[in-house]
Amino acid sequence: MTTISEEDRRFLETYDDTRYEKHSVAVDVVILTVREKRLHVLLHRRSNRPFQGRWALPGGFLRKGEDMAAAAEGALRRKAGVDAEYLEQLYTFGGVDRDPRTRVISVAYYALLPTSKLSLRDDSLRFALVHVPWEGEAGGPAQARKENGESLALAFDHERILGMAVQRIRGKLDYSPIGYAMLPPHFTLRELQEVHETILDRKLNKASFRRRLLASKQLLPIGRKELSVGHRPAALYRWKEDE
Amino acid sequence: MTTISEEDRRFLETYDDTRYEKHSVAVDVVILTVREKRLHVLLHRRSNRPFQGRWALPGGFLRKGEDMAAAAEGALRRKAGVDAEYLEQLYTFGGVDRDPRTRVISVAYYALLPTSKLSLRDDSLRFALVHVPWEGEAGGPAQARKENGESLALAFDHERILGMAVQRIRGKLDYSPIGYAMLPPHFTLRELQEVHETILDRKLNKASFRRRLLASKQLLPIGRKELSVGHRPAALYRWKEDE
DNA sequence: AAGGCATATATGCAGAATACTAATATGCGC
DNA sequence: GCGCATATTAGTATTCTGCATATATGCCTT
Repeated sequence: MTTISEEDRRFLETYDDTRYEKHSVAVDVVILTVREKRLHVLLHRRSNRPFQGRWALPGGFLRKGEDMAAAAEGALRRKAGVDAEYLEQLYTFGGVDRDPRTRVISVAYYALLPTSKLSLRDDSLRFALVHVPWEGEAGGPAQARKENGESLALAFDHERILGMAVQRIRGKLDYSPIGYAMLPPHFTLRELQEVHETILDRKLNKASFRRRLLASKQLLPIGRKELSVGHRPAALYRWKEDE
Repeated sequence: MTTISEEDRRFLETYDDTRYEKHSVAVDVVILTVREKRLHVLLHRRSNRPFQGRWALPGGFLRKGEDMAAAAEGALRRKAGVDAEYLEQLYTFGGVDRDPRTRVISVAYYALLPTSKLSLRDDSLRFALVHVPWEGEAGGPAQARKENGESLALAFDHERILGMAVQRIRGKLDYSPIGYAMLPPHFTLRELQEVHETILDRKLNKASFRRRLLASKQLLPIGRKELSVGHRPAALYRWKEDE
């Protein structure tokens, strides 16, 4: 990317990087999906201290020379057995006391996936309902819950990370139909609207939604329709890469 | 923040954090201001290798136990002699080769400030014009330029960081009058509009801007007007904290 | 094959929000 | 008081959004 001078090269040959203070860096991933019209996050039960037995976001320490996005993809593949399609950096959490062991800086990513592609690799994994009250942009407190509504206390500051992820995608929905990432490659407008309604936690107007999305030019009709649905089949669309 | 169990405490007493791979972490700050209706960024000339003599964003390595936002504030105070009022985390750049010395993970922040508060602490500092073409959301390539238009090649991947900062604040202008952060505590709507136009690099409609901003309830009229301006004085407003 | 059903899709319209174009008000300098 | 420059307000055109309604279409039952 950047070119370096001859003098720089000589300098680098004698450079000793051990004299600087270094930090543990982790990468955590908020894996979100919509199941049965409800937003879910993939959690794993910690087998190690601290917070042993508590539920946490998948992730791990960053290795030397390991790319951060690659680390996030790795966690995604290990835990959910799936390749990342929609994966973006969320925020970096660096509070000095967020990990009781030692100072750990966590670069958080979020991934959006269709439930159909996710598979729980072992029984230390589960989906949890996500509940994030609206509030201001800053992001209210997020809660992870069991299907019966019981609250799950997460490890570390993972509730905060989860809350920020939900706020972020809610904001993105205003100008981007990112719900497509939580659907199969081909989907109907109704399905997309349902995903958006689930994330925003409110009803949207159908005609407006159609008009807005079709006008955005970001969806491409593939010319086929859904099959055997017991009612009039809707046209199928796919996401149009970039623009 | 989080409570830990008795067992965790015993575990932590014997915890050895040296067996994990650790990373150099830096904090860089994009300090933006509007001078004479043009967007400027504060740069400093590197006195050390690599990229000696090139211009770079202010910043530094994160020390053990040092809060990231505090590190950004420190750079701001050292270089610009000013306290942070509007300072937010931008993105974390972790490319393995972004620093030729060793792998450095840089957590970038951006600060918005009125020119009046900024003072160049020494002659290794300068303002540079910022030019960022529109393009997609991802953020086009940014250019820093001298007043005469000559392009300044920045160190490391700082052009990319700068570009992302500008894209970010452009996006924020849609729903937040953050231009206020680049103005004195009391300002007129025309001044605010000029700042927004500078950042967006396009003209805005005056009546619409007024309506929108006044309707947002985020500005508070302080009941006074500007003085001795040679024309009809405009009402002064101030930013209304949170909401 | 006909008709019922459930939903997709299209259309019309009212109200809100937003742009564009003036017109008018106000303070200052002379 | 007059002219200038800009603030502020008004008015209109245009677009966006929500709501209601009408129609189209495929599947199912009989």
